[in-house]
Amino acid sequence: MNEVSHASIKVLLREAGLRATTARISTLTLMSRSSKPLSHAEVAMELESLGIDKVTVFRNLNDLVGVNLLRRAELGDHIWRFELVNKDEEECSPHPHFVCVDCGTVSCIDANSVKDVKFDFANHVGAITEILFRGHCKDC
Amino acid sequence: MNEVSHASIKVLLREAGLRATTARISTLTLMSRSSKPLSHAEVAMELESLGIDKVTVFRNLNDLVGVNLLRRAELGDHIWRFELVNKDEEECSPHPHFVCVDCGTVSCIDANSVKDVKFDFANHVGAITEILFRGHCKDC
DNA sequence: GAACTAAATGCAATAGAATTGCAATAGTCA
DNA sequence: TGACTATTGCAATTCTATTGCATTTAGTTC
Repeated sequence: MNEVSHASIKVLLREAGLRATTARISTLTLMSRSSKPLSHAEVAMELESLGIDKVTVFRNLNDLVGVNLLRRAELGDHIWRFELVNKDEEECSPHPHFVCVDCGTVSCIDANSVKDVKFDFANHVGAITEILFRGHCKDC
Repeated sequence: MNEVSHASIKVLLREAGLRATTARISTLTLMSRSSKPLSHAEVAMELESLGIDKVTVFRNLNDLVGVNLLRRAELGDHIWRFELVNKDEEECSPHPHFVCVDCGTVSCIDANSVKDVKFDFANHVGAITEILFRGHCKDC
């Protein structure tokens, strides 16, 4: 939950060199309200009621990834998911995700929880860029 | 790398409860000759010259994953890649994997390394059945 | 505030991975 | 060998994601 004001979203976009269009503002607002990564389809469905085209959503999501306002993740089910990049997050350090193999629900995991593990492995296998947990969530 | 004889491949298939069809034998032979994970498309193209249909390859690859003769990995480019599961690996209990997003190599990680982490999360998000690390391996 | 220009959008069409239904075929077992 | 059933091939489909192009709009300038 990082709800960001309409005005500050405009500033974010302009600073990133992108025009502050209603489609982009709506997209970022939606993303900032979400506590979990959203798929192309989920965002598109949500913004459809505002008269925003699916393709525009696709393009905007990718554009926003391009300027580091969003992060794109592949969580093992062949669906791109997008989430807001926290500005206060140290240098866009991604956090682990948990995917329920039954219902597909995605949740974020605190990066600190796996800090030590990550560090340990870095010296063994290489540089770790993403951590993914899968299993059955509490509701399934 | 792990070239396996025609005869032993038949045995592997039968033991797994699958019929030893030419399509499956060809698939496993190809996989055992490959030093890196292969995509659906790559395997299909290779076996096309033998008159084996693309869809059959798709189905067989998935079937072989189902009986643990192959492993399916997603490197982050939305293309499933398959690689042979080493016989000596399948003995041990499920363990985390590390996937190099550059070369596609999948390596196994000692389950004990993440035991605590796994246990911690179990109470938060649910039951974890699979752990996947992605990154750049030492050779890339 | 009106006019201008490049960026952004909407719509239709397309690419490509992966899946499904069904009739025909081929392993396996007795 | 013969019968039973898993497997295959083909066509069609689903679904994610992308592209081309004419139209619209944000941001700038006067």
